[in-house]
Amino acid sequence: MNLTTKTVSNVEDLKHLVADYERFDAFAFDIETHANRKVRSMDALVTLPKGTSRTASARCPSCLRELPARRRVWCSDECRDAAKKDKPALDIMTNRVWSISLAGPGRCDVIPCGHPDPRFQLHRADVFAALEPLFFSDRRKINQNVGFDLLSIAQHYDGTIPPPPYADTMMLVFLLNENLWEYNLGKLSARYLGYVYSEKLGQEAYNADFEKAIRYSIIDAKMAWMLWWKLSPRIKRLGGLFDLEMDVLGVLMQMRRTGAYVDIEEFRRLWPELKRQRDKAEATAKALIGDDWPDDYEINLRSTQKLARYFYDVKGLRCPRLTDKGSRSVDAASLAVLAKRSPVAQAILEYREILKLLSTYIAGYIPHVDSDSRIRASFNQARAKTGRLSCSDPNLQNIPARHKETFEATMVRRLFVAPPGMVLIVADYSQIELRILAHQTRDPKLLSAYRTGLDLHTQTASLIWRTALDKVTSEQRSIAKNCNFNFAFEGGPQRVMEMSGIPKGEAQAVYDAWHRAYPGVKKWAKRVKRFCWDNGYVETLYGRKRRLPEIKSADWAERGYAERQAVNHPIQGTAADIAKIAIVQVHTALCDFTAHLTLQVHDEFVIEVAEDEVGEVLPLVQRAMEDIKLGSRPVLDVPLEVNINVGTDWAACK
DNA sequence: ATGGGTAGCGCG
DNA sequence: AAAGCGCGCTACCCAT
Repeated sequence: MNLTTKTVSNVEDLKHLVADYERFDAFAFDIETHANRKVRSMDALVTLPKGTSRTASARCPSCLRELPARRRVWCSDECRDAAKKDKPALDIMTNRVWSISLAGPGRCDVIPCGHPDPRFQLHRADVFAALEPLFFSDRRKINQNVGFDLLSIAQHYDGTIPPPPYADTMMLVFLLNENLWEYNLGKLSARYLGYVYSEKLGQEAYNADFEKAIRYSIIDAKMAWMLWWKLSPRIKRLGGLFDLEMDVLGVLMQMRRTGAYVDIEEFRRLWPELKRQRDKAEATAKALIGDDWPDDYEINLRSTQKLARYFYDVKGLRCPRLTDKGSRSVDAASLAVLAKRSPVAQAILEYREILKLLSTYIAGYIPHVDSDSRIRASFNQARAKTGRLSCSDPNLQNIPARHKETFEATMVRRLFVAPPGMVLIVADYSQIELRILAHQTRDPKLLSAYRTGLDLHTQTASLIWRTALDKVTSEQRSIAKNCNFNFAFEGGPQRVMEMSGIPKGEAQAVYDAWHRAYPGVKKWAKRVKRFCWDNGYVETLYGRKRRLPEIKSADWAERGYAERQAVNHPIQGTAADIAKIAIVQVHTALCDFTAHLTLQVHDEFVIEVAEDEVGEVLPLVQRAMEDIKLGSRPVLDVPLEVNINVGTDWAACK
């Protein structure tokens, strides 16, 4: 297919172009942007000490953060990359559009509107005004990673995101084949259209000369259109999943524009405080090491290699475990063993805890906080092969939640607060994966536990040790809980032994007892593996496929891995499907209120809501999450249960 | 300087 | 290579 390409450079042509595209019921588009970091940067939040000029002080030019001692130009690789690409964290709130491309049946057009070239170009504002009837219509808007472009466009329409229907070519391809290594447009074009082109210019198109920049900026719209033209007929194979994903996309765009509100003052206060604690922990460890450290290499508590040499060569301790690649492990589990003989190991453990908190969650998050005290992370739809969302820049799905012995690790969660006049709602599914397991396996005792509202972990304990339900100790329940989460997904006795600290023989007995109690689980796992071997894939209740060709591998290790993935996918993937349906329903339920979804952590939703509306919103959210249908019937044969809490910060909603 | 691999670790 | 699965980020280390 050859598309006629035109460059629009006057108002008259633009009018005609819009009139032409109004005849189509779908069109592809792509925008080119360059960064305008000033607006987003921490500038507004950083108060420089009096008398220090910005150029004179050692600050990262990207985020204006004070430079760590060892860094010379940028504070982190991220900032270095950001500066180089001129695309700092692909910021949807401040990017400047310099070119808009459109593509439809038989044609594609490019509208330059802000490339630095001196020749005449239309004004951005005029272009967006002219295009409004296209973007704000029921025409399908097609693009690769369409959410990013729609969000960048929203700036020019008072923050209003263009309405559905949408079509994301990346998402479509991901549903059709989740095993490709990369999903950028260059790879997809080569694979599905046989069209190979260089994407190299992408980063510097803005700075390239005009003709080159224009030629480049039309490619993406053109390729997206052709991919859609080629692949959209396959949507009907996907059983509604593509439509679901596009609904989810609408929610994710809203979430990203809203962002998660944080207490930036507390972040900035905690930063030096944790640095002091880290330095103290480091000094403690180094004091314990004393003269034991050989002279021939520098001491570095963060170096796994050097720690291994210290513990296993210098101190001659026995190495508890090797890493995947065969080096001597010094991970937390190993250090816990070493700690019985060496106080240094304990000191390293404590140092690591504080360092993790500091570097990942405090220092790591601060550059991501926008000037309105919100973090706008990216929730990604086309990453996790089970269909889960993932989160990046920064990842807000792995913030510490569990209590540590040494100190309060939930402190970061406490910094995610309700904005003034609002409160947070945190709603999470109770044991959703085990409920799906019950449904899938049809195991009688799993089903009955959930149907009668019995505590599953307690029931498991009573079945394993043959005791009455009311005689189960909290320790037994805790071990039983570990069993439920491990054995359900092909876990062996080894792991539970480690986690619960029970001897090997007993762990084996527990393993056997568990599978005697729930015989449906092993039988089901066997069926799933067999299905996967016969068909080359497994799928969720909603038909989300996971292709696993390695299931037939002759290599037992590789095959074993595929088998565990096969058993896991129908569980984790169905939970992901349910969460995606739920997030759309919750979002719909919230639209009449001053309320926004801000975070999703797999089975947990965080919502901010006006104080005076919380009473009304709570039951709606709960219903939206519990009432999940497959066709016209409830998706599971056991009830879905949602815990829901209200508070002023995330940690308080427990 | 920059990029890739490895180890480790946070979450569900 | 690998005996729960699924992610993303930080730091180190070594090669270019």
